[in-house]
Amino acid sequence: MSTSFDLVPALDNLLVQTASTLDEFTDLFEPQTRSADERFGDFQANGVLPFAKRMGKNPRELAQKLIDALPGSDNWTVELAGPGFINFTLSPEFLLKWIGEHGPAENLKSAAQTAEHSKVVVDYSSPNTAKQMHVGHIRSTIIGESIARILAFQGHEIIRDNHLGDWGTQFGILLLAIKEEAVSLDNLGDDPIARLEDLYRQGNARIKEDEAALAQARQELVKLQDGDPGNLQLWEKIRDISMSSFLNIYELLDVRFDHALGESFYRDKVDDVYHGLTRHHICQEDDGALVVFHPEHKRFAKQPFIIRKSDGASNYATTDLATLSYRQKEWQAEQIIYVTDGRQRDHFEQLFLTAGKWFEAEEKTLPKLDHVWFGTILGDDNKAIKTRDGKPVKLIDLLEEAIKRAAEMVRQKNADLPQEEVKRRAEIIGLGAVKYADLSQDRTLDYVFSWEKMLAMQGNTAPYLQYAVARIHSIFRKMNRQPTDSFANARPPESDPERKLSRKLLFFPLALKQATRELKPHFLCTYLYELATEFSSFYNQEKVMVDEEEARELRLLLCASTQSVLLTGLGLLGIETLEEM
RNA sequence: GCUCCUGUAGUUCAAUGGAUAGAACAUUGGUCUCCGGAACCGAAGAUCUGGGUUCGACUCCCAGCGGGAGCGCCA
Repeated sequence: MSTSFDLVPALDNLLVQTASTLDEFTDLFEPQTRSADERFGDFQANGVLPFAKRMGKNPRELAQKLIDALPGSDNWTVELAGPGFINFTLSPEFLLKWIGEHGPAENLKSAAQTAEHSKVVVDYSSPNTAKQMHVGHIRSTIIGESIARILAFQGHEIIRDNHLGDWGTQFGILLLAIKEEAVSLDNLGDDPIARLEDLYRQGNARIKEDEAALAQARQELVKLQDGDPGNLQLWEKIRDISMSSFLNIYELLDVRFDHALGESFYRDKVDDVYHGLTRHHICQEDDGALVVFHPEHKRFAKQPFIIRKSDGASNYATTDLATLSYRQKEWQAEQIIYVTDGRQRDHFEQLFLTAGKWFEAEEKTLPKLDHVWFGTILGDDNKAIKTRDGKPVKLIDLLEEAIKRAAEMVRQKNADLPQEEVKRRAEIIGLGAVKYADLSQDRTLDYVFSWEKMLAMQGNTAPYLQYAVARIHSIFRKMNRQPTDSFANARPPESDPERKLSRKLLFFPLALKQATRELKPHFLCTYLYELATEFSSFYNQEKVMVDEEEARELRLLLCASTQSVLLTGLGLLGIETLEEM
């Protein structure tokens, strides 16, 4: 008989089944099984307490009845504790069995497959063309990529779409600046994207001080949107310059999109939005603009969703509606996940409400819509980092600095490593550190950008996790064994370190589930860090290379499984590992 | 003005209403002839304030104080 990958539903089931045979319980009983503090056991079920309360019964008595009725098992011991907790402690034999079955990487993946696979569009990164990405742009890219990987791992079909901001007001401003300065886009110097950004900044300053310039910027935008060949040509060049700068960063971050259908792609599709919403009386004219109100909503009854500006131009509400419609129609998307800054929450709430009404009126299936929002990266002044006026740290500079610092450490530890290899390792370590720094905290929190935080390599960081992986590789190398070997002669875990590491391995499915349910990768980070800590502690206390075969095989099995969970988990975060570092 | 988010050791973070709030950095004391010190073991240190709900509250509710965001033609 094989063991369940995720023991929580298994134990939940067992408890519900057993409760159904007892008169004292009804189907209102929910076991609420969860992982337990190691002082009390491996899993605990708390559900008897609220149930007993509801039924006006003594929780301890009720819990004891349930425990007495549980079928006997060699897999665990059960005991009543505290006011009515039911604690399960897994037997060493069971721990060994679970690890043997689920530990190898392929088994982790096959066990993690969900029953139903759906088609999910993940909309992330989405930088604006004509500006370079600064450190504030890292979150969408990294969080989005991790979420895409987490869902793909469980069998969902993922479409990664980079919804570039390539059709907004910024082009009016930029075109104005290009024309006023008579700049040639073929000759922008060594750092064309930086030059474009300077021009944009100049243009922005111009329109603030001069109304005529503002009017002209609007004109340039309208000309572009009307298909003026000159402006269109400039726009294409701007787009190319921007994309090559983005691709540079995506390559470093190991992020690849299936599509980069920016706002411009939808420019001929916005009329359908106007028609659809007008035909179904979802929108109305207001002060010359076309807007949507949601009378049933406390805020959006009065706060409009503007889908066409009074000058006739579309805006991001329009393209987002067109985009949503396209993804449903052309890709049969069943779910769409938008990864953006939390300041856009109102926008997405309005978008989802509007799309809901539109789709319902047209009798189309609305995909499940999720706005995965994250906190803002702040500057030292506690204000959001902005391109418009200041000069924030460029994302590429952050990444390069991370690689540089990691390279110094690699060189320090391996004096005669070839330059190529130093670079390879430094990229994996430095970029891993940056990614982990962002992913390891709850995405909804704002944080102040700091080099120290982003580039830390000690403590709760990616290099610490990578180090554990490298150490495990080293053990197998020294013993001339492979993590994929079979460890059939392993004995069950006995010692404290063996046991603690074993139980930690069993919690991987719980962390994965939580990260998936809340679309928050930091749950996975926390788990992986705890696992690595448990491993480091084990490593310090128990020697793996011992003569006694059964102990050695168990410890090798623990190493192999730890490594496969770490590799798998870090992979879901978009973080690579090394055999040596 | 309306709405939303947020307040946890010195600092940066964690904790599906559950048992003694968990880490990292910094401070500090140890471990080193070790299968890799990017490590391990220890010490000290925290839930903004006041009410309420609950068997049980960092978590939920109310009020206050502090920080931040959004709110008609930016995305």
